[in-house]
Amino acid sequence: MNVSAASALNLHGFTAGVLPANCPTRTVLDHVTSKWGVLVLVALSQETLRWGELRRTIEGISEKMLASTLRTLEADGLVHRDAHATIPPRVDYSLTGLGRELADRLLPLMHWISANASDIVGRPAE
Amino acid sequence: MNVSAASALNLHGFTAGVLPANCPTRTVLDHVTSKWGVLVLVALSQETLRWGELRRTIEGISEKMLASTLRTLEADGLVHRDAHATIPPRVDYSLTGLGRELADRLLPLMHWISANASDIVGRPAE
DNA sequence: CGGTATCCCCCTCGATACTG
DNA sequence: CAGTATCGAGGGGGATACCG
Repeated sequence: MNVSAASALNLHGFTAGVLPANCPTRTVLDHVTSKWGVLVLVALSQETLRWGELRRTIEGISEKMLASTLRTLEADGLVHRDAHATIPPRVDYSLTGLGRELADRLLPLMHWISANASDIVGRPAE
Repeated sequence: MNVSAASALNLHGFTAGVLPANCPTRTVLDHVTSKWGVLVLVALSQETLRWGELRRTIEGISEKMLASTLRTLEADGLVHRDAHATIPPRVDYSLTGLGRELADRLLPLMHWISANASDIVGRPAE
């Protein structure tokens, strides 16, 4: 292992060379990499969106999973919920400061995946 | 939406403001954000590891899930498998060029998560 | 050591229906 | 419009046993 590789794994709370199981990092990683977590964060990285806009932006998400994903991310302090007591009701979702920091790390990942996805999935079957 | 925000969503294959369902990007995202995908890629980002080392590094992973995750990532061309016909057998796993590019986007994310995880999970319960 | 095969539980997720 | 409630199927994933 060279020096830069060693420092790359010098993650806060990670023992050298081990990815521990009982660690808040695992929990957050599970929330973010839950089936819809990344997509919600990426969608909100562009702009504040209403519930219905979010649902249309993220094709294929069910109401139940959108609600549940938003609740988890809100409880984690990554997403801010702003409910207006109007008729019809209006609820805006946006990223918190923490959420924006996270999204800034997620966007390069998404860009790379979307640029390379066809090379990856399009490979000859086994 | 400002200009930088608009360009940020200018993802290859993504229609403006929409995250499409039937898209290779979703498939790759699912593979990477499968329960163990990120952890395997991060572990291998440090160095080539043998099966047993990988199993010990990623605490809590079962043999079945390690095998299954490695097979998926190998089929995606992200991980390289190098089997030596020795006794006892020895199998080395490493990242391919593609896998390294991906890991380079994953490491900043993991660093941020591990640095902020306790702030996130440690919030007061609802 | 480095796997594969099998069983089976649980939990995620989708569908549907309903409400403020 | 913006949700919540309930139900049920499916498969992700763990435990165990076995093989080259």
